[in-house]
Amino acid sequence: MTTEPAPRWRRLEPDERRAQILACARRLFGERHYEAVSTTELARQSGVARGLINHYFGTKRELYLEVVRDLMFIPEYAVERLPRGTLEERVAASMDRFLSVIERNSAMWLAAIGTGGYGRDPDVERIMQEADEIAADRMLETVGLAGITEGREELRAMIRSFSGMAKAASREWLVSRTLTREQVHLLLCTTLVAILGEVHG
Amino acid sequence: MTTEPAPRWRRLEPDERRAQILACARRLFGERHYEAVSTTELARQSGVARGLINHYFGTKRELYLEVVRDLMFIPEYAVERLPRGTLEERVAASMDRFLSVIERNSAMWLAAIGTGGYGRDPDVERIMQEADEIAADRMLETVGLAGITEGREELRAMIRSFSGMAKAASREWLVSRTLTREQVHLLLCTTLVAILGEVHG
DNA sequence: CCGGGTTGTTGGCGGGTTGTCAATAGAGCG
DNA sequence: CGCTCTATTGACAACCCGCCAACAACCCGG
Repeated sequence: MTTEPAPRWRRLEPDERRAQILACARRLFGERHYEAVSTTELARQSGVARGLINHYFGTKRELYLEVVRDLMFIPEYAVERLPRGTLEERVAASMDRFLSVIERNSAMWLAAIGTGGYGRDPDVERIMQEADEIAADRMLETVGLAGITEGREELRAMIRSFSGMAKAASREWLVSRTLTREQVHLLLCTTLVAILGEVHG
Repeated sequence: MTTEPAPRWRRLEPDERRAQILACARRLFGERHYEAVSTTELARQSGVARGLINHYFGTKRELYLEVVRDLMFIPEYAVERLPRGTLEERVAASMDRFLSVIERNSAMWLAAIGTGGYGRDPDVERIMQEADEIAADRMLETVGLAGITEGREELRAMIRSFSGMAKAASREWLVSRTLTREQVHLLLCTTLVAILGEVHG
C-alpha cells in the first residue's frame, strides 16, 4: 500500500498562472507604492517561486505596467442609445450614466486614477494617454458629436482636459466627500456644456 | 618649499550642501522616474559620497518627497493685486498669469504634476492635496471671492476639481501640443466663469 | 501500467542597490 | 602649532532583481 507522494506544487496553464500572479500584483500595488512591493513578497503571497514572475512578465516594471493597463480598462458605459433631445439633456444623461458606473466600481476607478506621483514615467504616461483617448471618443459619441470633422482634434483635446476635471471631481465626491453626487453632476454638466458651446459658437 | 596638499573635498555649511544635493536630485528625478535614479549616481553627480545623502535626507524616498514638496509650493504665484474689473476680466488676467508661470517653468511643472495616473503613493498624494488646497485659496482670492462664507467648502472643492482640468489642459498644450496657449486660455476662462456663475446664480 | 518527452516551475548565483556607522579629515580657534 | 568640532567619507551587511540550468508535474504512446 504505497500512497503516491503529494506533489509539492501544481502545474497550471500559463494563462491561469499569469492571471493568478496578476491578481496578487494588483492587490499589492494597490495598497502600497511600487518600490515598497518586492518581487520576493509578491512571489511568496502568490505561492510561487520568484523566478516565475520574471518568466511570465520579464521584469518587475513590466508586471507593474501590465497592472496599470488592466486597471485603465474602462468599462463600456453607455454605448447604448441615449435619448435624443437637446444638447443639455444628452450631456446630463451621459454624465448621470458616467457617475453611476464609477459609483458602482468606485474602488477600481479610484485605484486607476489615483493621483499619480512625481516623476515623469513615459511608459505609464502613454498608457494613460491611450485610455483618455478612448474615453474622449466615447464621450463624443455619447454626446452625439462623433461625426464632427472641423476642429475635431482640438475638441478631443479639450474633452481630454475635461476628463482631468472629471477625475478630480469624482475624487472630491468619493474620497474626500466634499461634494455630493448631485453637485458633481451639476459641475460636470455645466462645464461640458460650456466647453461644447464655446467650440460650437 | 612644501606646497600644502589641496584638500580632497570642501567642507560646506549643512544648508549649502543640502541645497546642492537637492538641486541635483530635482534635475535627475525630473528627467527619469524614481527607480531609474540610483543614489549612487545621484551622489556621483553631486560630487559627494553616497552616505551623505542618507545623512541629510535619511532615505532616498524622503529625499524624493522633499523634491516634490519644493516643486509643488512655488510661492511666487502672483497673488499681487489684480486689476479690478468684471469677473471675466479678473479670471482672464489670473489665467494668463498662471499660464505664464507654468510656461516659464514648464519642465519643472510637468514633472511635478506627473502623469495623474496609477501610483497610489499616500505620501505624495497628501503633498499634492495640500498644494491644491493652497492653490484653491489663492484662486478664490485672485478672483475676489475670498470673503465668501456660504457654500465656501463646496466652492473650494469645485476649484480643486477645476485645477484637475488645468493640469490636463496644460499637458495638452506643453506635451502633446494639441492645443495652443490661446486655446487653453480660452478653455480655462470659459470653464471657470461657468463654474463660478453656476455657484453664484 | 510505465517510461520518455514536454514544459511549467524551482532555487541559487552574480551584480547592483540601499541604510548604517565608525573612522577620517576640513576648518576655525586659542 | 595643536586641539576641537563636525561635515564627510568609505566600507560593510542586508536586500533586491534578472538570469538560467536543473528539476519535476503532467501527458501520452506503447
